[in-house]
Amino acid sequence: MKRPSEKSQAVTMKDVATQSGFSPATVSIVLNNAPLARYIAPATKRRIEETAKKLGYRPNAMARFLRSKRSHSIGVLFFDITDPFCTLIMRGVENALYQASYLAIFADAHNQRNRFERYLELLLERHVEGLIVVANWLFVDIHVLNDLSKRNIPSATIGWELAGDNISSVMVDNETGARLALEHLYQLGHRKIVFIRGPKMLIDSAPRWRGIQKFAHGAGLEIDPGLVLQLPDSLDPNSSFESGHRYTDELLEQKKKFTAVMAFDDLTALGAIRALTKAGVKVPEQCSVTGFDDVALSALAAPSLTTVRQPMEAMGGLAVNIVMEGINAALEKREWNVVNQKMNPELVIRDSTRAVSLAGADD
Amino acid sequence: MKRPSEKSQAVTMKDVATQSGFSPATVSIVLNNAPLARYIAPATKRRIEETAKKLGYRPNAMARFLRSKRSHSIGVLFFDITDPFCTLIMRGVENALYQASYLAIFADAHNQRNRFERYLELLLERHVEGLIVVANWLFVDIHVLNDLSKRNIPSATIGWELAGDNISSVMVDNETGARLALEHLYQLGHRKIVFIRGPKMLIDSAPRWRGIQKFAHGAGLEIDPGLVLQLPDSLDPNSSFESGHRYTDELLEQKKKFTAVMAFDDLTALGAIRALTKAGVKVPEQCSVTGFDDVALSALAAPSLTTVRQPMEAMGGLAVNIVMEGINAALEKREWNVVNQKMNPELVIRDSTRAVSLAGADD
DNA sequence: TTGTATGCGTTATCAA
DNA sequence: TTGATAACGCATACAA
Repeated sequence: MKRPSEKSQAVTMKDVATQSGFSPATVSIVLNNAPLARYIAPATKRRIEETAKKLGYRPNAMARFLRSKRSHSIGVLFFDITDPFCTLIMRGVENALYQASYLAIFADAHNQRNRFERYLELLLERHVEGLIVVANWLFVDIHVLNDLSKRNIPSATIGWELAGDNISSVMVDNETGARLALEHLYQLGHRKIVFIRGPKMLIDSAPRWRGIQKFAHGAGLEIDPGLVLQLPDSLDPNSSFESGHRYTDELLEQKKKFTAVMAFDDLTALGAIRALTKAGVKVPEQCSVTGFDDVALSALAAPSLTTVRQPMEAMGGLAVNIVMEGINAALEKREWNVVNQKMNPELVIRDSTRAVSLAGADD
Repeated sequence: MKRPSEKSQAVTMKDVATQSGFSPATVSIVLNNAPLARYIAPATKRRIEETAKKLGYRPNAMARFLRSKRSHSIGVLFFDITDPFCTLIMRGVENALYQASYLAIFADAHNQRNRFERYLELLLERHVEGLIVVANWLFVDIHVLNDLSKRNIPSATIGWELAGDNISSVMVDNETGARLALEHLYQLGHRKIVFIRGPKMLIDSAPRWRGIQKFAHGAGLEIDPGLVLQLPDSLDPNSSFESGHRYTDELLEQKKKFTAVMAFDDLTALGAIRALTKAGVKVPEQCSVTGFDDVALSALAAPSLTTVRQPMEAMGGLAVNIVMEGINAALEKREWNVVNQKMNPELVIRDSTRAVSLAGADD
């Protein structure tokens, strides 16, 4: 049972001042190691530092922020934290922020527009110095961005970009990634390949498809329209597993011939593998499957998944650096550039792909 | 190229006051709907609210906090965010916080003690009103907790508890969970069961083992010491996959006979399944496997995993409610109780378990 | 029904 | 080398 708590009043700078026999101003200068600290007598410094430690003084961030106009926080706004895509990004963001002694204010919009906007409001009230938005699709319209740029809050998005806007972005190079995966399958001898394209809603879908088409064209690979499917739009980031499973089932039922499935993302790929395995088609012996993203579970799946890794941690870190650059530039009244960075993906070859065997998958 | 930004000065309450022709005090009363707002003329209210909206007034949270001593934030401190255990907890925490219009300040200790302490310091400087610590093992010693309780910051841990302390905790009922899983295997006819116990370091390990022993004793099930293994201590939450894999490999090499593996957690189970599958032992036909946690990937694995679900989202929500209760109690100078809650786990039966067949696993 | 004055804990400017 | 003072934006006690 907790007593009503005579909450030991926090010790303030004034306490340190009176206790040490100096003025608050001096205490402030010493404790912050301000420029003027050069002129403070060493003995004074020592006395102040000692009493500060003895009293357990801890600066009040709110007062400091009110005075200095710097909150030392940035907002990190996720569209949907349950997207497996997010965890490593968070780690990357957090790590870069920690280096800079900034704290992250965390928000998760649950894919809801009004929730997104409410969070944005709350973050602005708190005067976050920067904003990072993690999403892979887009429901935010222009007026939100206006708000941001009017208030001059350096912002970066991870996972999508707004054409010709003044908000920085960090994305994977989807076109290259798709090419890498397809090239891999092609080199393994696969020619009859199923393509499960991404939902129209997602910004990643088009460039990945473009990468596929370009490679196919260049290599003389024929894309059979009967083997091209497209995931439906959905708000649930984990629904693609289901879709991958169902689509593959249907192909098998239709007795389509193919030796490989190139799925839009890892979950789709895992769904496809599940369907193949259930139907008795061995992966990778009878059918190869590739994913995209390299989410945590891809390495652990059975068989482990050959996929295209998005450097998520690095993407998170880069987004922070971009925002920090904006913050510092504003502070020093410099100009700064909006950057739209495409990061290189990496092909991760695991156990779900193999050279095509003479005996193809006959359903 | 971003221009050096004549950052449009934020509009303050004073601006609204002068623009609307009233005093800052009146504006404050109206905009906060303070008790005194009862006495303000409707016309005045309207005028003030209109100009506030017209000017795009947004209260300055820092000033407000400085004055009111309430930060409307709570710190959420993870030992290791890459633990798959965390994502849903975060969702649960966030959701409950959102209801209460609180914001989460996010921190990830990377399993490092000094990082944990630094974050704690930063959170205290920001006067978080409460603290939630998510971890499944313990490196924090007493002085940290002293700090918390001296400052009377309501805190709750998720995933571990400190015996006889004054910090609330929310955990799954591990003993019950283990019993559920074993009971399930037992009812399916399994008698030669491999047990992979958790690392000594983890607080979950002992109660789960206790649950196993109690059930075994009650049911007259014999536990073969040769089939009992223990995961090594490790800081990497994903390392148990490897260990589960290796241990199972070794058992198979030693030609041990068993029809089921009860793994400490899902990743261990997936590792075991992988090893079994590789060795040609079919899961669940020849060997059943159970996990614990029900992390996101368990449903997607092939075969999908029978496991014991921790109600993580609910645990996150409950932790918030406990902390909120503490905050409100302090505000109203009431007493409040430290609670140590054990939440009920739920057996989730999927495809990795099956009634024992007459033809057992013969390596 | 509304306005004035004060202080929250800091930091920065100026004076001593 | 140090101290007094003001101001950041807001909320409240008190005055009008």
